[in-house]
Amino acid sequence: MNSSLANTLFVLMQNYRVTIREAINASELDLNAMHVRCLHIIAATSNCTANDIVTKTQRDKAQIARLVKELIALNLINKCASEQDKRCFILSFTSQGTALFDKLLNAEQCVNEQMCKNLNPQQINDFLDTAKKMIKNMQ
Amino acid sequence: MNSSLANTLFVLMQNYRVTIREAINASELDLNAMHVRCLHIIAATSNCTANDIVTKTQRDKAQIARLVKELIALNLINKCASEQDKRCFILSFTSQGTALFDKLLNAEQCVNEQMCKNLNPQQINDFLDTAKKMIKNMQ
DNA sequence: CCCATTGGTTGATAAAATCAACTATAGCAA
DNA sequence: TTGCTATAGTTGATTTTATCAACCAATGGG
Repeated sequence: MNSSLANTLFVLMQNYRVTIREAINASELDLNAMHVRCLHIIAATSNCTANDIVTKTQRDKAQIARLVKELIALNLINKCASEQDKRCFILSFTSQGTALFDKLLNAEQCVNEQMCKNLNPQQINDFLDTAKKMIKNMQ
Repeated sequence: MNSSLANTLFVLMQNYRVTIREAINASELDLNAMHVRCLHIIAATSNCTANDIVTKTQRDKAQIARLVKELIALNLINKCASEQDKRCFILSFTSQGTALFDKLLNAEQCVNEQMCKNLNPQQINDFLDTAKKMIKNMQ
């Protein structure tokens, strides 16, 4: 039973990736999972900078720089120089970006519901709780 | 809180990947996560074929073919033609492979313990249970 | 003012994943 | 049997992701 946990995690992630990708494709958005994470972070972070995304995702800053570039090219977000610190650029949604993010939330909502059907709130909470403890344990 | 579940999954996986990689590197094995999954599947499947790995991991068969090739090159596994079906090759551990797999199980055991410290068996079971239900929901 | 640190960009490269084409065998059915 | 379709596996080409290293500009403390 040693590997059961690891394996379950892998399978769950794989399935999630596939399902969310289908959902996203279905809603004709041309984004991948990392784009999506970036959008979420931008949405949730006031005065979000590229570096915020780096620290929250723990990915290489080069990768993030490129993702941000793509999101800008897709006209989903803007970056504008920070007043306080001229090294920073603040990332924010364009109106297109906002519209798309709404669609995205919708698609995710669907996947979430699918994934959590026949689970009760208690179970989901416990699950999240345990997952978070595991994350903490590995930091 | 729509994205909390997805995000938690991502972070958990990311941390797991990093931690297991460190553990594996630490035990001087030169393998990545997919190699490891392959080894587990080979260990757990009697008369394991490449195709078994494909169906269990849901990855592209080209990817698996190459992973298998690498494991053979590393002298960890053998393939020998199946008697019943000449299209198939049966994958099995070499003695080196067995030795390494033992080390691997050990390394994983450590990560597992780290990940699960301060969680009781009940919580871990519930977690696995819920994860499996989620997987089922997405199939 | 100097220098170490931080935020960000870029080029190069490596690693992982995907697609398509192809070979050989299997197995079914006319 | 022959012919057709499906399956197992391999390979080449390409794309996508991820990582490393070098770099620039701005910051902030001594």
